[in-house]
Amino acid sequence: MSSLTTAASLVLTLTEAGNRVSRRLDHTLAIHGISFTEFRVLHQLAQAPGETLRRVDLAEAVGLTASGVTRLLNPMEKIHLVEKERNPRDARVSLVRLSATGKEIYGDALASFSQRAEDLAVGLPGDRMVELGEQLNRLA
Amino acid sequence: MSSLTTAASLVLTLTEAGNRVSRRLDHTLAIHGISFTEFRVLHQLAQAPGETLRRVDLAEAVGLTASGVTRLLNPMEKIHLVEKERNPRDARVSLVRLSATGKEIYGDALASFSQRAEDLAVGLPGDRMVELGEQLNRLA
DNA sequence: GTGTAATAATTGCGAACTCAATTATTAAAC
DNA sequence: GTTTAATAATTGAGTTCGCAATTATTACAC
Repeated sequence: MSSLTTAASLVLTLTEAGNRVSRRLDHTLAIHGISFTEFRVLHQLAQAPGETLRRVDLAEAVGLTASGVTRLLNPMEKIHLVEKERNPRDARVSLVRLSATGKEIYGDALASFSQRAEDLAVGLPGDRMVELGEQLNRLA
Repeated sequence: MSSLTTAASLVLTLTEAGNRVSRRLDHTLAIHGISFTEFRVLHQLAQAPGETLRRVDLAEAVGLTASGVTRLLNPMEKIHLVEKERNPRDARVSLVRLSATGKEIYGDALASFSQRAEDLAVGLPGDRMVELGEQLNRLA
């Protein structure tokens, strides 16, 4: 029926699953007033040393372009989820830091997110999940 | 370091890998003048009986909303990749069929796509790929 | 030190979507 | 046989990006 190689088939499955899951999480996080992409930004900042990152590094971490990050952060600054900060050593870079408000929202959203993720992953044994994650990282 | 459950971590990895891979394939397919999403549409039609599908079913298959499908198909009809057809039994549904041109473009694009997919999946043993695909389908 | 290249961020423009509401048609209830 | 509900597709309005070009700043070569 399908004239696809195994790799081709896998890539299609991956992107479809990714889209599906993203949309579901967007809906889940809407309760907290943030999108799934915004959640990922908050998460990366929360993990970063000093809760601060350069825009390029943030872009790489969440899988966006630098342009996309600029546009995404603008509204997030306005509602004070993150704060802009300049780097005294290099005037080209502008750092982004998680604010107190952002930290709070992140904590709340994380609970919803984790719960939903568990639901989505039901049916996969825990050890499989770890292996699955490792293999996904090896893709691309 | 990361205060995430295994499932939460997996979901993040999945969506990031999905975004990354989608963007790469978009670039690869640009040579043929189509986006990755358009390729997926052509692929689903090529596999369908009579190379024809209803719009809702196509939406489900490629992971878009019905609205998204309408907007996506408009330009594809204009350049004659697909053809619109009405269902004599039910005037609500409008069927989409792969055209001869569409079939040709699909064949060319499929070669590029498969090649790129192989490159992306290098480092994963073939039997792992099959298992990985099955597990991804169980998500969501 | 001056000119050239590299790096960081932003902006103009457009493309690709989503959601909510709308239109058209068919099915179901009674 | 009418209402009422369900289904299929489209449209209006808005969001979220990407790419290419631009601006600003730093590093490098010589």
